[in-house]
Amino acid sequence: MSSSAELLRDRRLRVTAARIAALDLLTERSHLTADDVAVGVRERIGSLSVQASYHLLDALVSAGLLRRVDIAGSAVRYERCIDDHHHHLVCRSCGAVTNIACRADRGPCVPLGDRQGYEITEVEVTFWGMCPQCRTSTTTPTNPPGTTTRST
Amino acid sequence: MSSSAELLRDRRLRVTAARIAALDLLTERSHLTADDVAVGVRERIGSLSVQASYHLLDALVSAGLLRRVDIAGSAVRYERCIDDHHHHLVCRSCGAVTNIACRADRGPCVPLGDRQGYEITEVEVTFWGMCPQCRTSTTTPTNPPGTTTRST
DNA sequence: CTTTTTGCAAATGATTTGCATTAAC
DNA sequence: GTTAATGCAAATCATTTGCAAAAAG
Repeated sequence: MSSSAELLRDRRLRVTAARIAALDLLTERSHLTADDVAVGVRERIGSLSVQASYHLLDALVSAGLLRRVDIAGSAVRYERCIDDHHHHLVCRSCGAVTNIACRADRGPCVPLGDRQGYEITEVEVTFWGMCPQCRTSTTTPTNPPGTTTRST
Repeated sequence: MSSSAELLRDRRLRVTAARIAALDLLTERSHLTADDVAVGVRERIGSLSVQASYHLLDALVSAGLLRRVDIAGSAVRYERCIDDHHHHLVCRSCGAVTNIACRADRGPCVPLGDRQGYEITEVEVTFWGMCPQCRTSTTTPTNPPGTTTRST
């Protein structure tokens, strides 16, 4: 269990307060947008612009410390790279994102390697549904994907 | 095999030249962006604004004639709704999108239903790799995803 | 003739880029 | 001292929205 500073040093990245705060934040809460990270880091160390947040997150993704999570209809989210194999479950109504374990009990859940002449290296799986809260409540959705952003 | 006009009539949608042209276009070439569709329809019937293209595509998606294809790092793409079960294979280098058959030989490839309290209704699977051309060529990538757009 | 669709312009939101300033090494 | 990271402003791109004009039923 390395500290954020150690992780940065190991990857030969400069150890800055913003990076430490971002890594700490993403260890506590996952699937944050660049804007979420800017806000969270600001709470911890006083300041970070949204643009700096993008830049910082890019660096950490390149270094292999973070992974991008692309959910249709939402801004790009980021998560810590951990070695479990999981996919994402997204609520159609409120946009909540949670991890969902990959059912690798029947062999690898996805066939990598060669297909159709492509060299396949990664697979992204997104499950869509309704979260427990949204299933029971009739109240207005909190933050439905596609309303706050375009879809990508 | 219904004509595009018939499909529209069946769904109680107004039959316009733009919609027919868009459906025809997406029958020939799949995975087109709203901009691609605007350009293609213009070639066929003379004019269509990009905004009208978005609007038109939304209507056809709502009617169940088209499906959105969300690829990280690319604008939203559209494909005809056909009843085969396929996923998408995307080239990291040139951004090409092709269909890939779902291997449902071991039962449904994805477990829908109840999990973690969620009612899961859909799954999106995206395979990433290098297409045959990009694997062999050392030339500049044509249209790498993430360069022309944000991510999505 | 009524309603929906299209054209056009402007607004929005996510993301990127360029340059000056500041902090890490 | 060098080099890389941050702040700030402006630019870009995909997408949405509002309203008037044109076309479909």
